[in-house]
Amino acid sequence: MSTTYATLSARLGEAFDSLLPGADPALRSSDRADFQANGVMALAKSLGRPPREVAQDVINAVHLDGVAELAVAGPGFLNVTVHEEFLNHQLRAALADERLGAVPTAAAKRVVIDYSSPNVAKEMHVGHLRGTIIGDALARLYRFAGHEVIARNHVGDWGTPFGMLIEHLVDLGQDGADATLSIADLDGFYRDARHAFDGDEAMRERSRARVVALQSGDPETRRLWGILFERSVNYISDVYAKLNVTLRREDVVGESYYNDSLAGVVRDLDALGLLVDSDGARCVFPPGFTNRLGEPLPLIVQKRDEGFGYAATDLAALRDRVEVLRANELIYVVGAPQAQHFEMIFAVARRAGWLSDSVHCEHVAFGHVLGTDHKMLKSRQGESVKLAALLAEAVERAYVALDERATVATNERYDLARAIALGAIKYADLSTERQHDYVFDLDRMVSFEGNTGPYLQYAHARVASIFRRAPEGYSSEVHFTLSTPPERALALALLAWPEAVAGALESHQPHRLCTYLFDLAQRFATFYDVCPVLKAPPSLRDERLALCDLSARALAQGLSLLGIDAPTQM
RNA sequence: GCGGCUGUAGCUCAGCGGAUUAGAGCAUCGGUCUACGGAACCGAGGGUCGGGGGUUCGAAUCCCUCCAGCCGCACCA
Repeated sequence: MSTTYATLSARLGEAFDSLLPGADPALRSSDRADFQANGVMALAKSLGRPPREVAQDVINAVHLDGVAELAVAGPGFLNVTVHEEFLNHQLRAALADERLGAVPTAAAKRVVIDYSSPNVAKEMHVGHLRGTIIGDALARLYRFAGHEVIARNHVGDWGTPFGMLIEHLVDLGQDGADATLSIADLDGFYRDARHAFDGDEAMRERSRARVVALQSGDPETRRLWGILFERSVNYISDVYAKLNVTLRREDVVGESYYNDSLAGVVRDLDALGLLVDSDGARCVFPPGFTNRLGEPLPLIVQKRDEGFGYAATDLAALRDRVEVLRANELIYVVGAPQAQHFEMIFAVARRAGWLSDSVHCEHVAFGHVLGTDHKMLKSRQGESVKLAALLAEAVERAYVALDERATVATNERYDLARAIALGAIKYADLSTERQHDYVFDLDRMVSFEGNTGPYLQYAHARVASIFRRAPEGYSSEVHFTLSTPPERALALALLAWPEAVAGALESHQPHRLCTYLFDLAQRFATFYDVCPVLKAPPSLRDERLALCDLSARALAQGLSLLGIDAPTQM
């Protein structure tokens, strides 16, 4: 089936095309009609003719019999009113389709999505939440569209801090370290290590030596490193489970994984003549990048001390994803401050021929997490909000709310509270434009009012309660008459579902789906208020039940694409 | 200094080059309250879209400039 928007746009497109090849109808939703086509104004300008006259030509040329009615409005806009019979046809098709009319892609790609990427031996905090949740929503959207997703959790498990961490592990002794790490107090471990490192020259010396041992593959050092790695992966796996994030253990492919290919990166760049020695460091100078003095800005691949920088790791990872994983698309869900770094990485990879034009490569950036004071939420010191504490707080509040309502059996309240709390947290993060800085306000997100995850979940639960009272369901021969404005408004929103999902994916903006779902939920709430369902006469009851069913499915599917559960009671 | 991002209602945010009322949510005020779940619905007040130019028939949206804030700019990842 073709979506309502696609049908209208295609038919209008033909008419526009007949007047001027390639002219865009610019079909949009409208508050004056069901849709409006704004393209006439531009077309009239190209043709050098009065807009209203051109609009009339479009009306004469268009084939919309049985689909919609056009009317010229204002200076030359086309208002589109869809016929009830066509809406009925489209709604019935959506009803019969698992995916509510969202057609899977005809050109499936293999997409590597790099996201979450916490540091080993450090606790996850709100800063990690953002990338993790956005990345996971994108992964779900890609999969839903029919693409093959390879998730890559590029954890920070290598580099100089590990000298310090391993020495601290040695100091504690394995039993002591086990005790510390097993209670998931990774921050405490890191903090103590840092403290020892800062206060003790001998410790610093040992740490430096340990880094060398680690990089040269000393077995005992690697074993100790492995302990830290294992504990950390267990910890983050636990967090992902609590967050209902789709990242799996095997998606953890950290910096250390690329260790053996770093020398190859340098060698190949050198062979291509791209490598320049600068102050002893081996660099590539991609054109167009300058530093604060206006001099060419280097991408440092190998440091003066022979060590490899993270540029080398990122280049190795990129090659692995293109050459070994055979990805057609690379997505990096990483904070906005890294924008220049990724531009340089991509530029160098293209110059080296590792990235062909056929591989789409994109840094999906997200803004900072700010406190309610609008200052950066830093990861150091006690300033950061630990994920675990945050989750617990949100769950507690949801639990209290459920207790007060007492609509759900006591033994189910905890699980439900978790689903609601998670919905609140995830939705708060996903519903704002990802590139903007994000003000993290727990009070706001767990208030469960207005444009929140729980509001959407609540809308879904209300539909579910209707079906509990109408177990017999409705006739498959339902006919949509859409006799009241709220029904028609709801129907139009339901039919826009495929575009909402596609738009969120194409722009890599999950918040677009949030906006759509909130609008849908509001329309449903109005419909629900004004249009009795169970008490309606039989044929109307069938129609309204079908609208309820479509609403529930759109909400549940939409929320699931955001990684949020849609309970049937709350 | 160069580059990037941001500046929309008291607060948090949407806004796809368009139409006499720039939209939500929260907060405030006022209604709905014999209810298929009130975590709801309906309504009101509140905005020179940071300032100034420009392009355009038309600019919150595109371009320039200024102001303010944040981020990045060589060996930490």
